[in-house]
Amino acid sequence: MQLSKAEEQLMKHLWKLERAFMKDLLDAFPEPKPATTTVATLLKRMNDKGFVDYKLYGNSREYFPLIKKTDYFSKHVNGLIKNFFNDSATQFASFFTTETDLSTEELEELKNIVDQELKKKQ
Amino acid sequence: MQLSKAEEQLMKHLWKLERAFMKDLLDAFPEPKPATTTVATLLKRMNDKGFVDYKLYGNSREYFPLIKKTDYFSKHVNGLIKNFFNDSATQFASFFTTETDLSTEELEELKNIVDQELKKKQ
DNA sequence: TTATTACCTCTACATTTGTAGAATAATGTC
DNA sequence: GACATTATTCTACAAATGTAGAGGTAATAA
Repeated sequence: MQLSKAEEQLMKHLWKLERAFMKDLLDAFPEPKPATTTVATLLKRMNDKGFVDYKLYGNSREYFPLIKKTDYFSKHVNGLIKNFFNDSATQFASFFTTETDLSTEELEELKNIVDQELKKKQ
Repeated sequence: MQLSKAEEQLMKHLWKLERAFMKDLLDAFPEPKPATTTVATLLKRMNDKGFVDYKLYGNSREYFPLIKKTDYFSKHVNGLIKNFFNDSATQFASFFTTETDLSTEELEELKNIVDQELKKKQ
């Protein structure tokens, strides 16, 4: 199962807050904020889908994500790669590097990251 | 406007074929192929959304994409980056590099790509 | 203790999406 | 010319999505 756009948006806030009550989530939205019931519906659906859970405090809930942002994105990006880049991560990397218009600094940083990874591999 | 999943799938074939008639598109699908009418509906919607156009040949159409795959993905990936990585390409790159489990060869290749880009910048 | 607030569930409803049948039109085939 | 093939549009319909009102309940503030 996948998160829809609106759910992803909400999830984003939840990942940032780590644990949050309804109120906190609403606060996290910029104006115009969605109706409370809208958020409640989304949370319910996300709970059904197995992406969030909550802990009861009195009669209200402290929500928290059941999936890590990195895991969620691994899946997402890997799907992207599989689907459109013939399952070739480098093809994607190449696309990414040349198309996202990285600055020199960013490229240097990326190079460092790659080096770091390479070191780890040995 | 965005392409839906099924539309994206079809678009993928169209990008590969570059220009294609209904028949070619249907052929491109693995079994079980969707009904012709399904593809026709998708094409119509994609045309409405401005992603494909066609040229009439007799009474049938040769479809072609109006948007390049790279452009489509630039938008897609940039949206991803903006939304979940605080608009930081390096943050995304870091995530990508560490989370997609690249092999040593792939990492080397990525490093080369980055070097290539760095050279271009100067 | 009563009014207010916060939050939840239920219900609702318009849109979008996935999928395809029916009807139609043009075209190729015997 | 009659029929099969192919592509198209129209129509349909279920599921998912975006959004939120109504109504109930517990906690809180006055």
